Amino acid sequence: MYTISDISEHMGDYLKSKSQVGRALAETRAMILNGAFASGERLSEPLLAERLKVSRTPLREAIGRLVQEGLVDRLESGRCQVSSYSTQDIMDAIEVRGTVEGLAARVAAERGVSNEMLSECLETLANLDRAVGDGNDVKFKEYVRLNAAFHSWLAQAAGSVIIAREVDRISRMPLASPSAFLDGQQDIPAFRGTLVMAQQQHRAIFEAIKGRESARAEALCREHARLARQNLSFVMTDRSLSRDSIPGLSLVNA
Amino acid sequence: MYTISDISEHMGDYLKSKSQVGRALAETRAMILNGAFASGERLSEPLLAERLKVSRTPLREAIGRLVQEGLVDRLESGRCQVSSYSTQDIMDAIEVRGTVEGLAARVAAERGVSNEMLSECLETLANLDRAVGDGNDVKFKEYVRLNAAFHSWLAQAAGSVIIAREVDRISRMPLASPSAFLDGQQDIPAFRGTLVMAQQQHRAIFEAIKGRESARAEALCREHARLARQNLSFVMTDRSLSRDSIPGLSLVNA
DNA sequence: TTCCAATATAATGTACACACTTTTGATAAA
DNA sequence: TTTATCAAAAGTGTGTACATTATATTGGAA
Repeated sequence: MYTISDISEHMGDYLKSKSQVGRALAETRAMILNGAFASGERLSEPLLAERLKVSRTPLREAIGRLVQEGLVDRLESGRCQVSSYSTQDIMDAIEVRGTVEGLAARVAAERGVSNEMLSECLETLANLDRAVGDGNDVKFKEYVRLNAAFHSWLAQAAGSVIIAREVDRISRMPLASPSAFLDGQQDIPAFRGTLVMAQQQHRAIFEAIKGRESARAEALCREHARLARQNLSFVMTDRSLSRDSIPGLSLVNA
Repeated sequence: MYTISDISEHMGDYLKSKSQVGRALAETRAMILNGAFASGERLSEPLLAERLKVSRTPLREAIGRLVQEGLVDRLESGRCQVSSYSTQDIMDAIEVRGTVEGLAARVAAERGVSNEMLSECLETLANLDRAVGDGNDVKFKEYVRLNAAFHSWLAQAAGSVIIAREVDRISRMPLASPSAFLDGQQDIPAFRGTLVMAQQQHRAIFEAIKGRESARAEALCREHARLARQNLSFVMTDRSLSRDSIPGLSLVNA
């Protein structure tokens, strides 16, 4: 299952904040991603507030954030409901992420990256190698952490706060995150193979950026995101997978 | 100067809403874009609330939106201040827009666009031709409206709500909008020439999408966005231009 | 004068009350 | 049975009070 600490990556500011908004945001988000609500289910502020032991005021702000994150929709009437996405929507979101990460990589290659940042990434890559191994004995939890680190590095490699912000934003969309299909933290055999290939792509992306091959860096990022689409496709067709084994999957309908 | 009605495009939901949030949002946004505050100036909720004749509750929500729009920054302390961007930041934002519009165009070309949508765009293009003329007698206000319409069409051409949403979002960033440098509604001679070229690009983008030339459509969109960078560059170096002749320009500092 | 500390001021975070709107459910009529 | 109507219930929008936290100011000491 999905715990609050697991989504630290997504928390942004409010991570260790013990503010009411922070708590309401984190807990509501976790509930939605866990499938605690049916997709399309309407949220009642008073009920949720009572359940979270928070007053409506901070809860409303938290919900506002979830709306902009795409986990909640606001209806004309003002009421809110848990979002519902089609498989195609998620495919598109992944495509957007690939495109914006591609932009980050291209600009990073064009403008150049400092030596400190390069060696920082090299270290992550080495650790990723170790976590993947030969693909038969993957240190899953470690891989998830390092994969997130690589993509975070990528977002910042361009040296542009604007670009980094956009990469972050699209990565927050349910199931569009680089580690969306790993967050379940269970070892789905079908995914193991993709991890090896993904790691090869990580290295290729790094080399392209380092070598100032901007077009290649961009193309590789786009292709890298396609792996996630493959995983999504698998998850959507495999009947043996439970609906909330993967965070956010409950929001996807047909 | 910038009036509330001028930013209808950016209003989204709250356009004709007479809700307090809607008013607070529209008026505060207009004030910021008009340069009513110095960039970096801190906002005081009580003061603003009194000035807008709104209580703090709806104002806080409005400010929250402006934060996510990028017009306001939230400090660690919780206080807010008017955002400040470098010229490079705006350049990057325009680059992001070009990239995401490029994605929209590429996908539109790949997936195909309905005949109704195609002819709808053709009509806009014909009207744009008329508004531009030979470049010496531009119907400025008309051009601004139609240019916005074309870019709105582009965002939706891919037939993906996700892609459309992302195009919209990045277009809301100050000065990254397709008509950012036209919104001043004054006829800056240096811009007149770019309008002719821009319109040629509009047609080329349309033809590429219609002809299913996805790579060309994408490349053209990126190049099209470069015109905006050119305009920004001009605006930033031209001393004769007043600081608030263009909405949002007051947020840019060296 | 300059720096630090303590106090005063002001701003934000939160709770809560109440008005108004939407939704729901029941009842009566077709 | 279905539809229309109306009343009750529940929900959202907003104003306001108060606690907590940040900021500014003042006074004193080095």
